[in-house]
Amino acid sequence: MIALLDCNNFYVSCERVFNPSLRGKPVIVLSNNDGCAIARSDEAKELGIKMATPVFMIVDLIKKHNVQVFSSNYELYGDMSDRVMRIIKSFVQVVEVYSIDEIFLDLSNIKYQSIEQLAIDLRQSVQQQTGIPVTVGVAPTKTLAKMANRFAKKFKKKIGVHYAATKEAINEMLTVTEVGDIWGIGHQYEKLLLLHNIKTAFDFVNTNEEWIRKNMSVVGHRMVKEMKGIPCIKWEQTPPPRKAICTSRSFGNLLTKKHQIEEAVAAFTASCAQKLRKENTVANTLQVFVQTNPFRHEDKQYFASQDLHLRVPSNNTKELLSYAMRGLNNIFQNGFNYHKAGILLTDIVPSKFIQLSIFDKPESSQQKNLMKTIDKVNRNFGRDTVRFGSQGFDKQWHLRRQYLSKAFTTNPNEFLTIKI
DNA sequence: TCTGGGGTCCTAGGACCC
DNA sequence: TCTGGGGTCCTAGGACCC
Repeated sequence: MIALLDCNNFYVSCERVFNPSLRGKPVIVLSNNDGCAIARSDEAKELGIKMATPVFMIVDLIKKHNVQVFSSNYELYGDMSDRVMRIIKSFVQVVEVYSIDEIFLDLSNIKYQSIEQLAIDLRQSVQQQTGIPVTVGVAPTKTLAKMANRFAKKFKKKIGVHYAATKEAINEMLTVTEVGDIWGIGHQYEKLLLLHNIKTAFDFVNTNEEWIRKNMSVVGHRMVKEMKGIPCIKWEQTPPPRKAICTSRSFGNLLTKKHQIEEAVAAFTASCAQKLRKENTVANTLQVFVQTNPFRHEDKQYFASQDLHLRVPSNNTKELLSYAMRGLNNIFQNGFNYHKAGILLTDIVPSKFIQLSIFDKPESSQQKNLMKTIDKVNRNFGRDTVRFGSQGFDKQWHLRRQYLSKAFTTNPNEFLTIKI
């Protein structure tokens, strides 16, 4: 049996832990740049606020119902996530952390009074020790566990646990699950399936597998098998090494000048390089891209990117910066309102595999130590304490984060003070 | 005024090779 | 007039996830 445990309305729940007056009120948390609502409390969902709705489209609703609004506070959410995961791991050893707010548990060798009791105890412990409400779904495969979780949220709100092991229980679940709510079915596939009168997960499972293979590739076929109780999705206890690392942002304001974009791209490069060093990997290819805002129909549009192959794979910020700046110089054109830029690193390999040609000098130990030191200072004293000149200081590209709560758990200056 | 960011996997089609 | 076949590798684009 596999369990999927996930935190309810995670970002909103984190805000509520440190601000109990938010309980019972509609609350939303916004994406970067305060652009869209990406987490909603139940009350906000009831008002009809959909996932990823742009804020400017719901300003009236927010005012009218006094919806509480927060910018994303990833420092806080990341730390709260660690706490939740630690508690789960103290109960179950074979786990796969799937996202910031979800974790799969392998219950096949678990010794406990009963699986249902375990689920109930997990839920209670997390609630008690972190204040975060969670839901648990248990079933024979990952896809079914996801479905059981959704089922619990919809029909078993009170206990927050659903256990679907028997054929009858699984069939009941399949029958009430809409096809668009299946894990792996997005907008396009939902449209296709509805067009063919396939409305529920039950319909889907009973569709001709040939047809599914042809119209939805092996991905669709795998989903069906999973729903028939045959596990097809790998268990990944330790996350596989990443194949790509990307840092990109929309700017807080539209930018027109090259030096402004250079600063942003330099900062993105530094961030990518740091991620590489953290994982002890190096990149062979760097892509830099810039684009205008596709929603501004009145603006001339421009999208451009360039791939640069590094002579020697690297994770050195200075080295990567020289490529990034060269690429940007090649694609930048005057006369556009730039809205977003980014750096994408690919062909990533472990740093110990660096292959030098006979003319290349290995990175000096001096450079290595410099990077190590920069990472350490920035870890201890906050991001960007030490940076390269090209990252600049005025940050014209800065994000909007108008409604940011505090780093309640990670910054000593922002700990909550309580009067007793 | 205002529409996120960071990933994965799969497939089709072109380039290239023998 | 007649113009192969089979394989690999790479890339772009599309689908999905949280």
